[in-house]
Amino acid sequence: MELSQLRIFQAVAEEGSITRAASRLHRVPSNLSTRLKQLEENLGVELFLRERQRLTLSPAGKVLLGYAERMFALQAEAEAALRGGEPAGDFVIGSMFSTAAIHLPPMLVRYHRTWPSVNLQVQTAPSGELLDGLLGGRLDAALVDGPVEFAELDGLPMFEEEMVLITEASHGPVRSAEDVAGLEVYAFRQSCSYRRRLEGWFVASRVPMSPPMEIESYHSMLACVIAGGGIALVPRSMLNSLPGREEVRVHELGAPFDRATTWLMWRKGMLGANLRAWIDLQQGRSDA
Amino acid sequence: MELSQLRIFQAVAEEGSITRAASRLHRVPSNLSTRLKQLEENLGVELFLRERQRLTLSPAGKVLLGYAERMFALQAEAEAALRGGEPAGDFVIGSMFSTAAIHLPPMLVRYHRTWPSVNLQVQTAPSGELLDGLLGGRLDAALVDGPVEFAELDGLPMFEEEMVLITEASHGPVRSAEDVAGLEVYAFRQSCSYRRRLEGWFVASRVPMSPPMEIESYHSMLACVIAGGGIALVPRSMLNSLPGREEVRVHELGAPFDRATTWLMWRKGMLGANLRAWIDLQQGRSDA
DNA sequence: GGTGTTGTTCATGAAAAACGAATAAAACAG
DNA sequence: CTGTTTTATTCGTTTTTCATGAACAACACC
Repeated sequence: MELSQLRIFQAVAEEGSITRAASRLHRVPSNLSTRLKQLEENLGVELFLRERQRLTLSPAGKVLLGYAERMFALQAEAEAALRGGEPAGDFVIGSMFSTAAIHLPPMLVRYHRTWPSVNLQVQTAPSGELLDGLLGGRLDAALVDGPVEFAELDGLPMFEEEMVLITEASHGPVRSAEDVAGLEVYAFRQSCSYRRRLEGWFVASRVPMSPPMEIESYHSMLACVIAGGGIALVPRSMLNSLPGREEVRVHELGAPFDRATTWLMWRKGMLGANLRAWIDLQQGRSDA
Repeated sequence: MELSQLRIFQAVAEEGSITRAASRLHRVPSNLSTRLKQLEENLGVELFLRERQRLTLSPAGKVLLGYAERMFALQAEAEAALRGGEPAGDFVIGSMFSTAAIHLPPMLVRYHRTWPSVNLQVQTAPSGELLDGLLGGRLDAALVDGPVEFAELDGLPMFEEEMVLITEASHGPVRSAEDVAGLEVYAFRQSCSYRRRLEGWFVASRVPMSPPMEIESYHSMLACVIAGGGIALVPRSMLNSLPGREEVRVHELGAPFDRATTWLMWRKGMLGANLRAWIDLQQGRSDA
């Protein structure tokens, strides 16, 4: 079954005559006659009753006519969705843990309210795995610590984060890595970019960093600092949302380690309607 | 856009590779490559990202993939409906007034309960107009007074009716048309077959029938007989359902005028799934 | 640096679609 | 009743589209 066959069938059914349908489709009647028989042969059903040189729809033909209209409607909808670029379908966005907790929730509700037909999904992972997800096609977009230099990716800066070091409350002021040398370090797993920032901070002071204990959530990270006297690097906005934040001492870092920019990244050429709608929403434009 | 193009697109999208899709479809890769480009050109959209000899679905491609699946599902449903013959769509049945009032209602609820997806419609009219409706394609089936000899139609007997003559209560017994000669006659309009039966009864007795007063409902027909002292021919089952039936006298007619068979008729070749389901239901078979 | 992949281009053969003329059968007009 | 017109269809031909295999360039993997 082909759509062109159905179009011919529909024209004949609606016009009630092969000749009229032929002129409507700018074809020759013999063509329609042949292709109609071919369709009937194909389906194994008689679509028309042929009596006295006149065609009338058979019951099976009436059924098919209904389906033909539905298929054309679907086709038109598909073409409109492709050309017009209305957000639709699945939209899988990846995010770092901190961004997912702080900045993402309000965006999610706005997006879902504006484009309810989009099936929005969020996956949280460290920055490195998010980039893999983008390249592997598992993610449509990702919020990662940036900037990211990657030929296959495009991106836009989204949020500014102030990064702070936390120690136990009794600890003295921290001006450089020397002041925390030897202390236990709590961080996310290897592929987390904040962890690499922390390593960079140690390197800048030429102080060796002890191998970090790998923690899976900011909540337990804070608990570890309080209980165990180690250090951790966290976004200030994240810290402000955690219960128990008064029990640690916050130390501001010097440039360039005190600032982190969260970027929205996507695969080059993958900026589709769903993602564009996200960006527009983020930048205050109401809709397309 | 053609379904064959979409099938190729779907295979490539699912396999993630032109070569694998080609072997799945038993085609040659160059073929798929060309037809894919043709589809993209057709739609004016890039369906795949071509980077380093590898294909990945673009956002537009993901949208189209969803539509392609829906179209194939619709196609499969249509073919199943045509071959398997599941009742669906519109089903327009015509009926005489009396049958519509007495026998049709229980059938309608049974049919609608068994095949809720069928859009069932009933049109009431005199037998003659019903036959026109069948031939003109406005009706899928009709319940008419039979038997009907018509080359274009097929039919089955459905209900047996006893036809009785009613007069005012004070009237004496009626053995032949002579006993009611000269009385006012109430009947439906010309194309009603019961009216022709009555005419036949008069002719058999060689009694001229006065031109009938045309009435549009059995209810008012009964009222006229009560009030005006005329006669009318009605099915006994119809009469039994009418309020005020005690106020008329019922006279049984001799053969062959006392029996009428209501036939279910349809256009030859038009016995589709909807109608077959109706017949099966009528004959006690639960379903297909 | 070979050695297989991959997707694409191109020329060619095969299949399908569209055409035009001819035919038969019914509808219509005189 | 008899031409005339209109109808769907069949058949042979042309045109378009589809499918193929060989040649190629870009990449991945030893």
